[in-house]
Amino acid sequence: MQSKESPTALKFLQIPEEAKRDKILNAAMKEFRYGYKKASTDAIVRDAGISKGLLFFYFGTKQGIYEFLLNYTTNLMRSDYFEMLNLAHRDILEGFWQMSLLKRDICYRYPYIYDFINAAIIYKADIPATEIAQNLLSQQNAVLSELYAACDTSLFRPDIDSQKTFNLIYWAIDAFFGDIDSKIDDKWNDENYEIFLKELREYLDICKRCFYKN
Amino acid sequence: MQSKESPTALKFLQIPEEAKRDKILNAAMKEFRYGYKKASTDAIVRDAGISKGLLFFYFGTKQGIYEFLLNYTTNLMRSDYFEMLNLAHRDILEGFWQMSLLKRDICYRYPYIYDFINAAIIYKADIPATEIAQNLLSQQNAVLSELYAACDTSLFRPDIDSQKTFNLIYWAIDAFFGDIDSKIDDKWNDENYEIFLKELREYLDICKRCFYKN
Amino acid sequence: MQSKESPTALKFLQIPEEAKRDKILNAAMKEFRYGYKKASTDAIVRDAGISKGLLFFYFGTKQGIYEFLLNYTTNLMRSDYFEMLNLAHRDILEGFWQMSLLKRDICYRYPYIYDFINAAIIYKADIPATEIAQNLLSQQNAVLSELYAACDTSLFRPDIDSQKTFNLIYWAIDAFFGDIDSKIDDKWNDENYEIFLKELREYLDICKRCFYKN
Amino acid sequence: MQSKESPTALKFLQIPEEAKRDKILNAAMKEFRYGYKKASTDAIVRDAGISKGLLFFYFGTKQGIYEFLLNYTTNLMRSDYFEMLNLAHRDILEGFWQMSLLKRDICYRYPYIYDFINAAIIYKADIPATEIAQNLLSQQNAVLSELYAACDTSLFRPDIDSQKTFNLIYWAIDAFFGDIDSKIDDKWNDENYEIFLKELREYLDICKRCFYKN
DNA sequence: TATGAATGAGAGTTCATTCAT
DNA sequence: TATGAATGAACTCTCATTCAT
Repeated sequence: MQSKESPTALKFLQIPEEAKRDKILNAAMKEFRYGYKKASTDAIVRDAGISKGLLFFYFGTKQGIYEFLLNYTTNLMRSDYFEMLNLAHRDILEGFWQMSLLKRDICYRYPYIYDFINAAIIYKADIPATEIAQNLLSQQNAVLSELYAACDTSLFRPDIDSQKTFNLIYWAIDAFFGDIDSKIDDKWNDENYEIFLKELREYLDICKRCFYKN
Repeated sequence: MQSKESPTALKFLQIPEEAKRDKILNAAMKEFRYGYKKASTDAIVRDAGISKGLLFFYFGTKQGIYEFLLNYTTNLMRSDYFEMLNLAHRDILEGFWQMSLLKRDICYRYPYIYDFINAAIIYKADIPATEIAQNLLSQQNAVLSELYAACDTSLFRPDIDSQKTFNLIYWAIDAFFGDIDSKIDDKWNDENYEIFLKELREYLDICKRCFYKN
Repeated sequence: MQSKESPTALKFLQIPEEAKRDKILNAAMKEFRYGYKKASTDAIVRDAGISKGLLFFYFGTKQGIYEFLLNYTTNLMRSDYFEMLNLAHRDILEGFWQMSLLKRDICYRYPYIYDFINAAIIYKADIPATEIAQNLLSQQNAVLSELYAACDTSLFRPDIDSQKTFNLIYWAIDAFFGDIDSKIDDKWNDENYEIFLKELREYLDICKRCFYKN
Repeated sequence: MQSKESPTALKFLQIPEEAKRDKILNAAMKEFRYGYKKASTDAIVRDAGISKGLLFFYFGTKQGIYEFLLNYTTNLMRSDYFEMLNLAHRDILEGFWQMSLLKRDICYRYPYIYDFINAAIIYKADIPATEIAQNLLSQQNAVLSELYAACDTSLFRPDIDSQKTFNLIYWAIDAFFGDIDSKIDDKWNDENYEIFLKELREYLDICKRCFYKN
């Protein structure tokens, strides 16, 4: 009982209007943001304003929707986000700052993308497409490794382990993002974002002051 | 023949054998560890070795089981964990260290308790009992506030915001715990724990060196 | 996505009341008598007087119901029908006569069993459990071979091929049975059966007169 | 813009190219060869190389396709097959022989026509257009009556009932045809046909020897 | 207390049919 | 004519919940 539709969801990609595609993607991300099982295909079609049949015409199965979303967001993060960072400042704190600015653009287009991706990583046992989710996680780890390799660790204080320090910074920033995110009921917007950036700058300053030389 | 949903699960608490109670609790935590919707009552009764009818005799509804578990673990954390910390060192880094030692004891008795609690916090929208989950979160926030109030912030460097520094430390430690947890397939055991404690000590040392005076 | 319930439908066989089991079996045979796809599980539960859930509790899937029915009827035919013929007269015409009497008993208990089995053989492309249907067909062929081996072909006229003659008789009898069956709207009953037997006797007489010596 | 269900499928008959009409007819017969419910309109359009919309433009509904096919094949059988027999030998065995030769020509043009017609007769309860299926059956019965009326029963042995003998022969021949048909996986071809005719001749010989005078 | 067969609303999925192009 | 994306009613199947025993 394999999925009949190709995992590339050809029919969906052939939709000419980008707005319609994004409406469906956003509806799906919103619904899958709390895991696979909880998500209702009824809710997706209601939110996307399409019929039940059409959703399955595009993606074949509920799992097909999920797998497509996983691949789509993974690729999006890689192309629109991580790859933009290749040129990043070797100062990791500046790197994180740049990342946060890029996040804003993605969140405007896909307001639930971070909830969705986090759910895919955290709720891993609830996900049917284990290897895809695994891949997502390993890509994310690979990006972290790349970031670490690219960053100039000579900026750190010499008396502390640089890998561990890098981890501490990443975890703190990530948790801060999650903390803000959990306080936002529905979606990111301009106002949310300004608050986030302002506070983030303060946290980065503390890090600079404490973890960097001088 | 009282009201169906007794959030206190009186009948359950009247079970004389603690071993039987714990077997049911562990089966339920294990099953709810990936969220509410995903959990199957069939799996719980299979794991707990009791009948379907008996489970519902004790807790009334699936939601009843979940709510009870949420209250039970919250209270347990408060009594066996946070309250032990009230007497804790005012040095917050030592406080986190003590917390980690206490965790071990709880994990031995309820190996899935952290998975369960984390799921309850992270997957909050998947929880039917919104107010309880909210309560859990606010209790956790309250504990953090208490911790902050209790800790001696004069140990911190004077040139950084102490609340934010506290947050940074907490987030980093918490993310480190989650990172370790995600690498463990099934349960915590002795070996896992030793590795965790050793690395934790190293991270705490970095924090001390960077965030504390001198 | 294998069938979860064992193909032996253990739960169903554990029903203590034979009447209830037969009611379900008859409802299922009636519904599957025109092929697999056409059959509606709704119609089965309506006819059997049980709930939707219970049917799937017993058999797991629609295919599970069908496979069980195929096995059940195959075994029934073998034990209650073909095996009774092992002692049969070596005169094949008397053998067919005995078979027809035995059919009566089975048809009383399971009025749609012949429609069901014929459908399983004829509509073979509509059946999901190909190997079981194939097995049914090969069992039926095996029984025909046994019948042929057991019958005293020296009773036939010496100037005709005995295997082909056997086939001619079998086909004619079988088509006659089908012809009668198609004229009966709903079920076999006493009256139908008497008419059938009377006419069958006449056809067998013609065969005896024409195909046998003398 | 006339009534949706035109049982005459006027639009279809107006297609100028016979090849295109036959391609659609063959695709439909192939798909309906295992009954009405099982048939997929998607498979028909795929096989016929036309669009979904066009198929429904021609026939209105799935039932419309089926009814047209039923009428079309019935008329075809009557004009190209049974009517050719009106002039047939009064020797019924020769008549059946001639019939078999005519079948070949029809099967070449419409390889699935026998499967389709047999399905229509056997699966009669699966057919939505009851009256048409009934009509098909009664037409077939009428033809059989005509055949019987036309045949010279004085060729039969005087000590057997001539109607019943006629039936026996017809049933046997028909079952033999079905037996061969079931052994053919896909379509009739030259080779199949030669084997069929050779064996048929042998069966007809046995009938002649046994049922005819002398 | 304890059981597990029985229920039925709701979920994911299919497919004949329509209609804007 | 011809297309195929779009629809929604109907289907199979699930599972929290009940209740006779």
